[in-house]
Amino acid sequence: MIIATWNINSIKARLETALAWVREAKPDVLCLQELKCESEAFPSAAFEELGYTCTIHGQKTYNGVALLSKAAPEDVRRGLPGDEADTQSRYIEALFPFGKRMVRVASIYLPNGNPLGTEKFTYKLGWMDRLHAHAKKLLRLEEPLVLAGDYNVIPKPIDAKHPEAWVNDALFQPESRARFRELQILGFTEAVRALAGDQPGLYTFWDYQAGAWQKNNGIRIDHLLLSPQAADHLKAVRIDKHVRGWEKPSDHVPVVITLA
DNA sequence: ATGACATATGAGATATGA
Repeated sequence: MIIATWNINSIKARLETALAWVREAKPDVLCLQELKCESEAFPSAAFEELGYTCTIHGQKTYNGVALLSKAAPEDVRRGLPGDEADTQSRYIEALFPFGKRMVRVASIYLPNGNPLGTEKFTYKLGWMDRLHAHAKKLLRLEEPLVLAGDYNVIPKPIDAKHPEAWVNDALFQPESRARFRELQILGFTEAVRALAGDQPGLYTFWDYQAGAWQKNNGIRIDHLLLSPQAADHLKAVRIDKHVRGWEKPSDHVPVVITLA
């Protein structure tokens, strides 16, 4: 079973790019982030032609997450629990068939948090605390679970070409990184580092500006966290870096795992 | 270097991103 995550940076502006990659990679479940469109405006028909069901938690202009799947979803949850006043569409989860059992998959668009010293950073940390609480509850189900998405966290210096350039950025703050570690300490396995070890130069985002892609000036901020019951089945992981070189690319590329 | 790029909104300039 192939599960992927991809911050698409506007599904409407990137529809042909998204379709091309889905045709190429044929994921069973694709977690999308930054749709930048309302649920009703999501171009579902184009994906349905490829055999996918689109389960969407959209929002006008900003945010928006989706689960595209070959199988029908069950037990769909839209929105991260813990703050009824939070109107930002950054979380969707559902259950999908995985052999004779099921796997729960979440598509996560964690807040950026910049600039520091503002409510945006406070919101990021609060959102991470809510994610921690929800993840802890989900773990108690003792089922295969994959929390996939744009975490907007650079876990370690090895995850940036120029880590010193990020020391004043919300993505690389000790508070952000500690919360990402605390998630894993709950019992999650981070797919890329689990299989690639300390291999340097693994990035999932390259800024549009200043020739970042051409200089391979990237960061690794898109992650898949696996419950023990999912990690037991983790066979492969890859970062589809070549997609960043396509026409009209997102600034993020897909990260893909195989469970078997 | 509050800039470069890119997108959405809406029709010019601003907000957001990372």
